Amino acid sequence: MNIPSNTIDRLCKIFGQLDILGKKSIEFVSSKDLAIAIGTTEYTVRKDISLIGVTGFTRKGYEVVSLKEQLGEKLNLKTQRKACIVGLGRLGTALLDYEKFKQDGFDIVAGFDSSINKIERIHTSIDVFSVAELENVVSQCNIELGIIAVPSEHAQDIADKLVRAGVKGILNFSPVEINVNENIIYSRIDLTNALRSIAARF
Amino acid sequence: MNIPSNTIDRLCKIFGQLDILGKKSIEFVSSKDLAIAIGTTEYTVRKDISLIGVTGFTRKGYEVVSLKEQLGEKLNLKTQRKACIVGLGRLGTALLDYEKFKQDGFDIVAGFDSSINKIERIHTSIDVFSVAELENVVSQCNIELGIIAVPSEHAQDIADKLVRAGVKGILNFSPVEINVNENIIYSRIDLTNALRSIAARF
DNA sequence: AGTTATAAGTGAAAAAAATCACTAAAATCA
DNA sequence: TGATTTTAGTGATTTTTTTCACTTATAACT
Ligand SMILES: NC(=O)c1ccc[n+]([C@@H]2O[C@H](COP(=O)([O-])OP(=O)(O)OC[C@H]3O[C@@H](n4cnc5c(N)ncnc54)[C@H](O)[C@@H]3O)[C@@H](O)[C@H]2O)c1
Ligand SMILES: NC(=O)c1ccc[n+]([C@@H]2O[C@H](COP(=O)([O-])OP(=O)(O)OC[C@H]3O[C@@H](n4cnc5c(N)ncnc54)[C@H](O)[C@@H]3O)[C@@H](O)[C@H]2O)c1
Repeated sequence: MNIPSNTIDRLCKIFGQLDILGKKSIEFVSSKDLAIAIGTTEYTVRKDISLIGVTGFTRKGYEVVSLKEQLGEKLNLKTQRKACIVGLGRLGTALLDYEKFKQDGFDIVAGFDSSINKIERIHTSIDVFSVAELENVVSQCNIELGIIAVPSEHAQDIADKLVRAGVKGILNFSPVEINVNENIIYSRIDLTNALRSIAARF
Repeated sequence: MNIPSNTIDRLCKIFGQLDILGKKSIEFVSSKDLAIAIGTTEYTVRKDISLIGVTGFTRKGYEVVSLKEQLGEKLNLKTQRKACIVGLGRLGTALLDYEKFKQDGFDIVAGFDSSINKIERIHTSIDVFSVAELENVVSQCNIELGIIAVPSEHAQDIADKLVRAGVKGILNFSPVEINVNENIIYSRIDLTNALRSIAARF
């Protein structure tokens, strides 16, 4: 049985919340509390969790550790995944240095930029390369995820390079949609649009 | 008649695309091309546009300028809106200096941080203040939108301050959900979760 | 031990969203 | 001019998603 798309997204959020609860040594959590934490309803949480076949305990809720474990299994979130960032400008460098990604299972192992100048000046513990080396480095290191933070006019070109190098997924921060082969998992975060979506509801 | 939530989000994307097309002096655009640009189907685009009562032209598509104009009207996107950023760390400063926000109608007029040190060292054309001044500045300047880029443990506190100061909307980049009065338009972008949502589909 | 309250599980219903199938209009082409 | 093609408009249908209503289990309390 295949899991609906919205459910996958919510389960990912639940996974994140379980991680937080686990660190606080909280043993059980109710569908209600999960609902509040991820911004949905208790019904939806229960439906979502039932969909992956996990059951909770009456009057106690779901066991945090075990639910997280099983979600990790079903959602492919158990193994650390290698990622890279292309475009080391303001946004790219902010992302590059964000340690939490690693704690959460995403290991940023490389950064790329077209400006040699920038590459030389950046100081970070992560290896940075010229974009000319992208295909080599990405395929050599088995990087699975590419994060695009280049100006929009170069986004498509970078996406093509990433795909040729063998990434499985792409997250695009540039404000244009790009085309990728349909076996690549692709998603875009458009911050201007996020602001517009808020303003449109004023 | 009230517009469905998904439709609002898509119309915002369409608005952004129309802006791009307008700058290229493209006069007409088909539902098909809009669909490709925003990642949906032509049926959905037509339904969405029909919902706001705009009509296109057979065999030509929609008139770019006029559709954008009418969307701007319906979606409240015609007036420049003032925004501020709280938390001038890596992410906050990246956002602070992103000129495109202004071009797109979001005028970042202030930045706030709790570290006096940071405030003094930052060099940007935008006014930066101590977070102690937040409520004063935000209400004085009639800032409508607050962008939260502080560590998660302070997110709720900052949200409360923003609400007290009178913002209408909040965009939260911290990885925890916060509670705001339901008349505040609230949305959260969780980058870790965005990566998880991709990995879960591998 | 019995009662009560809490919380999951779940089929059914409702609501929302997307898609389809068809119509109509108009530009283009032969 | 007439045929063809393209594209919007739209009611109907289908699919998806969410919510509801009710059942069941069990922890906690008296
Ligand atoms: N800064 C923000 O807050 C922000 C917000 C929303 C969206 N974005 C988007 O994110 C992207 C990056 O934004 P930014 O503000 O960091 O821009 P920036 O100009 O600061 O950085 C862009 C970087 O990309 C590099 N680059 C250019 N072409 C390249 C190529 N072909 N290959 C590799 N690197 C290349 C540049 O050298 C530069 O370092 C843009 O698409 C922007 O629209 C940024
Ligand atoms: N950097 C990233 O790429 C990234 C990615 C995803 C999410 N985030 C989230 O965005 C937020 C900011 O991340 P960052 O990497 O920029 O962190 P950062 O530590 O670089 O910056 C945080 C800033 O907030 C300021 N601050 C702390 N408490 C404050 C308060 N009460 N009021 C005002 N300012 C305060 C600090 O002085 C600092 O300048 C965090 O919640 C983080 O989890 C960041």
